[in-house]
Amino acid sequence: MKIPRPTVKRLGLYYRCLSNYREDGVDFVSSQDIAEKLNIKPSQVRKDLSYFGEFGKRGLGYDVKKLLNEIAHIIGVNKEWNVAIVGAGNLGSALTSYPGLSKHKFRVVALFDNNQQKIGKKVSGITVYDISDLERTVNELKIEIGVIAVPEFAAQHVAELLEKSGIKGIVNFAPVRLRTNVPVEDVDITLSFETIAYNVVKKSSLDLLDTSND
Amino acid sequence: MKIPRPTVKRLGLYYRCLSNYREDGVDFVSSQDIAEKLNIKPSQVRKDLSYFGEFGKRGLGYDVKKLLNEIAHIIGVNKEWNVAIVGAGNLGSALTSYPGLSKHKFRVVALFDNNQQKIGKKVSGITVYDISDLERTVNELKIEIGVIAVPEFAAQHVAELLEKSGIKGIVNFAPVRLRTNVPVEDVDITLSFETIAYNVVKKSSLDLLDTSND
DNA sequence: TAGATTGTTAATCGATTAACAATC
DNA sequence: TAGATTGTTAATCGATTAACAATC
Repeated sequence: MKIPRPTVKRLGLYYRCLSNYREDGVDFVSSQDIAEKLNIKPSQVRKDLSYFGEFGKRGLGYDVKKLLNEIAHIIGVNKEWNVAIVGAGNLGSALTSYPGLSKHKFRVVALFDNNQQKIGKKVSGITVYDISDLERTVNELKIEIGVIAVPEFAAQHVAELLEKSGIKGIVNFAPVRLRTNVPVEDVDITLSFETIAYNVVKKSSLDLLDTSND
Repeated sequence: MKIPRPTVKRLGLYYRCLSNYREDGVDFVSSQDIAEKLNIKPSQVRKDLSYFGEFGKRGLGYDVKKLLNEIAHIIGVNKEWNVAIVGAGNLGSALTSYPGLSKHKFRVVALFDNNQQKIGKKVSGITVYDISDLERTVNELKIEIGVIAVPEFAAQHVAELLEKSGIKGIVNFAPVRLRTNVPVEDVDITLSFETIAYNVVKKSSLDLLDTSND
């Protein structure tokens, strides 16, 4: 079955939401509960889950631990993922010690760079390898996810190196649309700033109109 | 008129695409040209632009510089934006020197933290202020955009401080849905990793099916 | 059983795309 | 003028939501 893209994105949100419930010691939640936390409709939650199975109990809701486990399986965070970051600059270094990753089964096990000054050094306990060792290291350390944290002009080239090395998926922080045969997820920081700028401008022009109230 | 959310996101992509064309010395482009670079349909490009005006010449296409200027006005990057980053940890520090921001009219002018060890120090030339000085500094430095780069548990609190200080928009890197009255744009790094994990798992199960070819 | 909440269908809403007259 | 490409309409596609029978 074809799963809508927005549904996939929300799966991660459900996972996080349920993790919070579990930490709070909550045993059962309704689609209503989840929806309120996430600012969406309860029927959205039920529909999304229904693509993958029947996880709830009518009249009762969802068993938090059970559903958490189901979703972990669906999005693949029931196992650990080994991650390589290409680009040991500020962003790459920050990601290496980013708590949100280690907390959620993503282990950064290698950094890569082409700067001889950096190669062999450690960043937050992780070795910086020469980019030319990519293929060998990816195999040795069983790395499945690659992160692109290099400047724009190098991104496509790095993507191709990653693909050749046998990586299975890419998280791309460079502001370019990559051409690859492996799945890519873009984290477009500049675009987010531009979007917020647009919304700020729009809001202030609306606020001006508001006072005239027509 | 109500502009579709996806259109707003693409505006930033058009802006970037046209910047590249300008750098390459290209004077005119068609919706076809833009669409190819971005992997979308030409009619999508024309429809998106049509929400804001008639910027093209029939039979010729779009004047790169002129359209670039129009889009800059629409998304608000015709002027400089002063940005404050809350949280002088690894991520906050990395963003301070992120070239993608300074390049696109976003100037990080202040960092905030509550760690006395960090306050008063400089990170990439930017002073770290005490979070209790937020309101005063936002006014003095005319800061309009706030960035949340603090741990999850502190994010909602910081969002409220930012709002109270008079900030106009927030870019949020913490994995929480914020409740505010100002526009928020989420950059959800963990969610991107979860999405790529899902896609990798899905792809490898499809690949398995592929060989049997039924 | 009565009350609650699921899973699913069908209706609605919104975004994408094809098609084409307008026009450079 | 002939060729090309826009701006816009209408058709299509896809995602969200309301509604409700099923059932815990």
